[in-house]
Amino acid sequence: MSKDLDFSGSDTSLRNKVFQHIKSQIIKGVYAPGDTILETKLADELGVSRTPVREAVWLLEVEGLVETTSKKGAIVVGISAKDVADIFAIRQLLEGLAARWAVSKLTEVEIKELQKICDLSEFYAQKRDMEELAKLDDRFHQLVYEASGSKMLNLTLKNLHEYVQPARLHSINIENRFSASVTEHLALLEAFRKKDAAAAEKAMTHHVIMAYENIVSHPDAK
Amino acid sequence: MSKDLDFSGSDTSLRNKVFQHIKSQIIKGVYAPGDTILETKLADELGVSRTPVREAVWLLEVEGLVETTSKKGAIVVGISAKDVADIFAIRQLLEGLAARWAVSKLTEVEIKELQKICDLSEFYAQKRDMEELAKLDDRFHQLVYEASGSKMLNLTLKNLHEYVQPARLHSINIENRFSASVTEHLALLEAFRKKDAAAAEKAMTHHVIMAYENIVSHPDAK
DNA sequence: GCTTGTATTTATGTATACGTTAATTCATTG
DNA sequence: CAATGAATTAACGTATACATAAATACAAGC
Repeated sequence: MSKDLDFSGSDTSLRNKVFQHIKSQIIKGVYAPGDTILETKLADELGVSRTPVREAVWLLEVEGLVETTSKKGAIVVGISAKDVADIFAIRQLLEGLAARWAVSKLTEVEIKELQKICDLSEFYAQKRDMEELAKLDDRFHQLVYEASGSKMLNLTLKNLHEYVQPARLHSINIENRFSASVTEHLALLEAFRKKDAAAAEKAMTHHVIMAYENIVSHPDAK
Repeated sequence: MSKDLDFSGSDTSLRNKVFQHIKSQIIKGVYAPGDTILETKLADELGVSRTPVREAVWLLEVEGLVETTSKKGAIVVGISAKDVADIFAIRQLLEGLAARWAVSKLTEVEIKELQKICDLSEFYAQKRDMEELAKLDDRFHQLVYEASGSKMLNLTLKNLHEYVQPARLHSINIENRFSASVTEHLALLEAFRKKDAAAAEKAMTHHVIMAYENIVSHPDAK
């Protein structure tokens, strides 16, 4: 069986594909902490040369997901439960800031877009389709990041957001988290419409807190 | 004249050296926004092959310091005044969090270390040696980041801190910012000693705000 | 004279080859 | 039998070679 990467999407480079691939494998837990990643072996498995693999692994090292020990391969560090907790504490502050800044920058078009996401979310919440819900949640937050008008804040949050995907995916699968999340998005949207910065910040902070509360109160509910 | 990189420090790889080199050149403004970086040309100038240069440039791209346009080289994006403002707003929140978390984790040894940094800072403040002062300030903040006990927070802050070095360096050169900065560090240290989390957060937030106020009130004082 | 198409140049993306260093293994000796 | 040392192996770091694709320049046709 070939494990070759998909080459169809030629818009993005191999090193990017390899990087995204490994990163998602680590975040999903396929590569567990302590596992070692060997450039040559991985290159063979993916059907590419060492070059793009090297570049991908180095970026993983810079991002703190692996630690390269000399001649023994890169060992996976991964994301601990504490890391997730810390990320939510950081996001609570920064997403609040993003929401506050976004208030004065959001255009009518973007607000319409957010509304559309909420509508779709309600639809998929009824169908219990978490896959689609997760994607919509991503787009919602991404839109707010970009609407903040801050390159640095956007970069920082985009990075942090990725790390908590699996935790969030499992969390959103629980009880009424489906609709609760949508409700919180709608509250935020309302604050955006009223151009109420304080309310927007509060709504976003609350949303992040609730998401985390849900995760810790349902540990390992997979 | 040879522009070759220093090869003496063999502890760090070439790609790392090249990366740090370009990054500092961008942050210092030697490479201005709009300038293009050509892998081949740069490799020649530095006296290395394209491989380490490639890997360095890609990391710059991921960090948002350059944008690679196809076949036209990587164009330097750089740090705008707004970026600096945004970074200080973010740091204000996150360094406050770091200080709060550090309170319960700081060991006696680390507090002694912080005290030593303050002592030295006072010495160099009198001598008006900003070079050394900047280094000490780095170490002070770095220690707090690490004492926060959070890998994610440390990573995030370390990254943000680098971008504002030149602005800060120029800022610290102004009027009584020398001693003011040291005084603020001492106030923070006092809060650490008393294990007062609220006071530590407040002192750190204040310190970051003051540093930024100083920058904006003395624009382009170079 | 302007536009369009083609050829050449140029720069990046990928692969491979080479050098170096650390880890492991095996043999030899005390 | 254990310990030490040399040789082999394995993995990374760097350099170079090759492939590809875009940009530019030049020429031909309208």
